[in-house]
Amino acid sequence: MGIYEELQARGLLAQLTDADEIRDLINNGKAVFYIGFDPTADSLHVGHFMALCLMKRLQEAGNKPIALIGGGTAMIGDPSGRTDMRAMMTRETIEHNCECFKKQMSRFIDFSEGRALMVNNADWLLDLNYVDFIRDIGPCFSVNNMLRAECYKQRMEKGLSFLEFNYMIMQSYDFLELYKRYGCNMQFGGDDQWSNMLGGTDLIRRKLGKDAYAMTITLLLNSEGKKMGKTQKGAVWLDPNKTTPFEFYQYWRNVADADVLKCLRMLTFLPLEQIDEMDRWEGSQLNQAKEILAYELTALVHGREEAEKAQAAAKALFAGGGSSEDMPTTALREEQFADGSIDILGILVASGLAASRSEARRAVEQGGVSVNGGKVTDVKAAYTRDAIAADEFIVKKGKKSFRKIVVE
RNA sequence: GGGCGGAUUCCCGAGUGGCCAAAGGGGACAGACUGUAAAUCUGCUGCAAAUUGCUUCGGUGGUUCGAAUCCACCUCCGCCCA
Repeated sequence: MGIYEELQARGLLAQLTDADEIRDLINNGKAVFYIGFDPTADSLHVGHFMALCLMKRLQEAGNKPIALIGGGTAMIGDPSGRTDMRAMMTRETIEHNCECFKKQMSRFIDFSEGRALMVNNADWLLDLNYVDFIRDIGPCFSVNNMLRAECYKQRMEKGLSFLEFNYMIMQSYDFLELYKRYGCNMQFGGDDQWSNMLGGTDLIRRKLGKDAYAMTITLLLNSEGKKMGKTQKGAVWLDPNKTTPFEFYQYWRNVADADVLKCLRMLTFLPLEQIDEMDRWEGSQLNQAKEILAYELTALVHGREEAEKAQAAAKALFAGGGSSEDMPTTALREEQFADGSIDILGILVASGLAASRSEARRAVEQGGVSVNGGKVTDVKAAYTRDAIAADEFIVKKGKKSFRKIVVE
């Protein structure tokens, strides 16, 4: 089974410009492909993770990946899949984010000895001369066609600025540039990137008369049709400082039944035979599959050791037993105690379990807060510094949020 | 450039002088039921020293005893015309 067949079996392939040609290229290690990542935040998230995994898979199959950091395109902002314009980012923010991206990517992809490249499109986009550029590239794009593109259609109602309208052209230019510089003959990306990617293959055909290919990977949607990897608080980040390994583990531990197998196939590197085996599991047995999913992904992103810890902490909390050593912990500072004690609302807020004292109060009033297993019913309940320091002190809000409290 | 319409809380969206911290829905959170799932039902959803006080309806000023609501100017957005 070639890499193409494997990707297909995992349900990763969405749209391809030329299936036969692409199969031939990637199965025989002839592809030089790129995936673009716009540094819109200071950490990669789950969507990027899928792309990086794809990169890794293809690299292992002998193809050469180019990770393109969009330091230039981020200056414009991709309107795809958005109903509103992105807030413009400053140059400084973008540069900072680029650095963060670079660090994280190096952990997934082997960039040694030219096995992969990392480039930044700021290097060729930022110094373009406007008139030269539109005279060179402008004639290759039909506004009529661009307006028909799916990524702009959604914006026709709410408005699309000329700045964002240019995004497709920038991305297309990237592809052309990479083709010329590195012989990059293929672009991969999320399915929402399809029209932008076609812009690139078209441009290469028009400017150079050469064929280049594009392929999109399926967006990871849950059974409700929403993008996965988002929580109420925002994205599930790969940076352990933004999403702790434990939170990361819990996110996958809690996916819906209907989504486990899909996630295992699309995100993990487990052999397909093993996943097919799990496909037969039903009911509460699926919980095991969820544990495997959570463990595997946490291990991929944060390493085996962190995955073990997260699993142990989860077991300690939900199944009893296990150690509380690796639970998320909040250390209270001296000044957070008034007269040597702190009330329950204060603890909830300090630990981040509640956003405000009002919210904390509500949680207590509704019977959702417990300390060391005992339900807290009194909003005014207070704990002395010594009591917290003396013994293990675990606060739980609701079923899944909890924190170990220690004194600094 | 001209004309018209719009901006309300996490989102959608009602509210056109006091009864407005602001209907309704979605989402989130909490409870029951469960398998750390889904579905369902209930509660709850600005902040706080909490039967009270404070801040919020794009921005800044103004009218008024009182403004999300009326007036002026400004910003942003949509539609139509150029």
